[in-house]
Amino acid sequence: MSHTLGIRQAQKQKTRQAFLDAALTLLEEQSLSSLGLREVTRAVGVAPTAFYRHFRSTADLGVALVDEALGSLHPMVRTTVSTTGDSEERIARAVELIAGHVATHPAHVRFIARERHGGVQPVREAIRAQLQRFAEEVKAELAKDPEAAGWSDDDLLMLAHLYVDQMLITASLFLEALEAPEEERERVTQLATRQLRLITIGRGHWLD
Amino acid sequence: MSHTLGIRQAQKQKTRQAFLDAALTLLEEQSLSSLGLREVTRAVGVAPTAFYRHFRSTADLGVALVDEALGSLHPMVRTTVSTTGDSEERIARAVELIAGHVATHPAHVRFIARERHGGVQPVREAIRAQLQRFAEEVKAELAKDPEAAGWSDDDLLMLAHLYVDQMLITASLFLEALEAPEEERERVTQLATRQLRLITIGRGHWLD
DNA sequence: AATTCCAGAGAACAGTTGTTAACTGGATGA
DNA sequence: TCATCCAGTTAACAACTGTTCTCTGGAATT
Repeated sequence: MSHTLGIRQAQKQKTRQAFLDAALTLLEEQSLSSLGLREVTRAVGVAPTAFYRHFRSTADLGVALVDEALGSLHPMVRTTVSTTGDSEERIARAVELIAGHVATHPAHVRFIARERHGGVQPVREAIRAQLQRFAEEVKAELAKDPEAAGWSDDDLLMLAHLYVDQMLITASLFLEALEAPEEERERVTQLATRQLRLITIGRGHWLD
Repeated sequence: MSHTLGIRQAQKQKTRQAFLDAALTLLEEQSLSSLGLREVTRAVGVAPTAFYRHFRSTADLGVALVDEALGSLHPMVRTTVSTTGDSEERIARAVELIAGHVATHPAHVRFIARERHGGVQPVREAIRAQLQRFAEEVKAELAKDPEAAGWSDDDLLMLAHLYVDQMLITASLFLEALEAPEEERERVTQLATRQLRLITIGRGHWLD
């Protein structure tokens, strides 16, 4: 049984989404700590005070953006490190998946890369928590692989973090190459592929 | 023949340094894109207009901070990846060196981590250029190692970037653990050590 | 000793900011 | 139908912003 939202609730959610969209656009050329409340309401086309009906502060809006940007990413992570195919295929698939996501959600990627170490503590904390969850999901996926036999939990989590960080670095490189000629994106693909390959090799000989 | 600066030049440099120091402190809890010119002059204790005698804008000040934070780091990088000792010793030495640098220059590390993907284009560019130089120096150091025999230039640079990024990630983790109990810093040391170990293993079997 | 130079001060500018309080009018539920 | 609710509006506030122009007093140069 699904519950249809009333006209009121629906309109409120619509406005809220307009805030998130406008903020994300404005944040392409600045950091969250310099994003003004009035700036956002102006972009949305509502009165400044309307902001308070949805968020306590711009920091609060930032946390909501983290959920939007990373929340929908969990299913993709599973696929990225899934155990289908040999390692070379898996690497190629992972890099392509990252490139695709950056191409379709550039503003989200930029926001996460920017605010991960940014000047707003609650937002940093929210990103940290989500990435921790990511690492644990990757770890769970890695544990399924027969290659993980004999690995300690700590070592698996160590490897998972390495993969997650590498994913972010690669995404950020693709982002910088977004407006550049195709040749530049190909260079990033090559680099990321070989770095992942090296990690995979190290993984294969870890227990020697 | 060294040239003693005149009273005038000396005083100017002193004020300029006061600007850099004050900005670095203010930037511990915000991003450069939200740093106000008046805010900095207030912290230094001079009139707002004095700012223009030293910098065109806060972005310009940011670029100067990049040079201060990363320029003095080049000698250390050499030592980090120097070819003395076996690989396990080298890894331990590198991690300790990073931990030490974070402990003595936390604000510098925070600034670089924050503004690398921050909202001010010229500053991002300056950091990117310096990190590129770092990677090339690391590559040159790696090339000296007998283990590098048979490696292509591209692969060496690929590995160098992997090391540089890993250095930054580790530094950032140490930074977050700075105020935490010693136990937390030990955890970071363990994690970074094992990640570097895995990369080293991959490096050893790269040509298989 | 006389002149030039220039880091920093002072005052003023038009715009901007976050936050408050009191309001309106259409959706909601009795 | 009528009272209640609440997303968004309007107006006003003191405080702050970057930038301009003009001035000053001590260092630097001649």
